[in-house]
Amino acid sequence: MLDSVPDSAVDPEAASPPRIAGAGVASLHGTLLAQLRDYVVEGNLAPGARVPERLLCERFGISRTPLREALKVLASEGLIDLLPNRGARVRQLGPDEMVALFDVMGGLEALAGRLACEKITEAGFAEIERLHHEMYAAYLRRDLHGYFAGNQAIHDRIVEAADNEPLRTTYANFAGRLRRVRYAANLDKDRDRWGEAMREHEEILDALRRRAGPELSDILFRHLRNKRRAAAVRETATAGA
Amino acid sequence: MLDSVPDSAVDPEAASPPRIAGAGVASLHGTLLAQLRDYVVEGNLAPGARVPERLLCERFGISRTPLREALKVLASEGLIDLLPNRGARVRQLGPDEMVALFDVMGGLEALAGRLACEKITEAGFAEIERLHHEMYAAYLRRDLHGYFAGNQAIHDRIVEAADNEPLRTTYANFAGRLRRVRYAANLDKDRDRWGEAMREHEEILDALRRRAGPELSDILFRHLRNKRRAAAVRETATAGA
DNA sequence: TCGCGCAAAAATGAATGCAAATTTTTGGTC
DNA sequence: GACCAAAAATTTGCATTCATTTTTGCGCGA
Repeated sequence: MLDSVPDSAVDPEAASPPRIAGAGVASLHGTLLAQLRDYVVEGNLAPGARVPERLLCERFGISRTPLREALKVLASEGLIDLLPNRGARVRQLGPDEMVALFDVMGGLEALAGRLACEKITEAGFAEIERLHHEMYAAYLRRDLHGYFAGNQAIHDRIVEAADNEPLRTTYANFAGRLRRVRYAANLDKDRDRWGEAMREHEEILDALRRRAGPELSDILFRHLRNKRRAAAVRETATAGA
Repeated sequence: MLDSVPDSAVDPEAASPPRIAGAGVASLHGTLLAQLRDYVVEGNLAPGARVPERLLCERFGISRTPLREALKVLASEGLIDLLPNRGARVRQLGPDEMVALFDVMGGLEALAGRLACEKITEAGFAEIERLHHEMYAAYLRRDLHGYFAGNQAIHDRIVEAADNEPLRTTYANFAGRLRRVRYAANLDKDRDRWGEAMREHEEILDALRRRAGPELSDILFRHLRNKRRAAAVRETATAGA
């Protein structure tokens, strides 16, 4: 078989792999992949709609081979479905799938919180604290957009503070899958949930300040559970733009 | 018909009936992907070694196009690295990467335990209890192989009981990435760790019996942490077989 | 009018071909 | 004998081409 690989014994090239290929490779294929992923995540295609190979080829100025490679990757990421001999479809989330994805997000955030408590620096915490106060200000003035921006920034910083590359990648993947779920509108009407979320964030900041890993982990999971409960169970169905 | 296919290559009856896609792929591409993934995970290629396209094409009796598609997917799964213009390499885990992967595994198991407490049936629990006693018996008679088999079966059942498809997939992915890390030998020498692991499993079963989700979650994460500590920080470097 | 069947057209999946880049080999120089 | 440069050979990346499947369009008959 393949046992005739004598160079592996010497392995001169394995000694110098300074490349950090973990998340994104900077090659042409990586570029196209990122572009196409954004194109899907941003909602340029309707959920359940066919992914038109030909059109996308013209759109990105490439042939079908690299495009199909990217589609296979996107399918493995759960963004699209590949039906044998029937092409690719934008994955459409049913209620059950959405619940499952939210739970995994909760587990990942819980993990991130725990690790962050172990690794975060004082400066890193100060930055999160600052974002928290910004978000609180947005909450007070009923600035939904500002609140959500701050909220997402805080959660991203916690994942960053966890300093774990596979976690970062996996988290980004699930966040992308759930990006199309809209819940802002609901929060707008559900004033109670908004206040509750704000209180939960107070707890989050407090636990993080005390570096209470397991406690923060639990708070974050429940936080995501509540977020899910408040979320609309319906994806955005609009395609264009 | 195909004009010039190597006689020994193709095995048409290997084509399985068209399963519903849902989440997993069931086509020819899916078959090849699973085969290639197993081929890599099983350790047929040395870590850091080149993945020879040509040879694998002959090995699986296909052309380069589907093989390269599969390689792209494997790269997105973190099993191999893709270096621009320089081919694919089997990903080699450094100590830091191994630690990071173990932590994510811990987070996933913690999540699985929490969800399992919510969803597991009495029959499901009874099955895990049975496996636990089997494992304990193996522990008593110092049957390392039997112990590990039972251990893995229990953890798999917990993930199954969580009844969350994305979690299952992600868990399988990380388990595959860590498959090459060998720690059995260490456990054999570290009698203390073995007893400690057994005690932790008692706690796991107890928490699961009481459906104490957050508690089980915490136990499982710490269990994985301890497992990591006992693990060899070195991958198996052998290629063949 | 509606359904059925058949043929044309489009799309998918995979193989082959070709240019660019890399690795290896060869030859020359100090 | 070691080191460096240039050319050959291999490999990679992508485009193009081919066979098969699916979908569409249309005519026919009940």
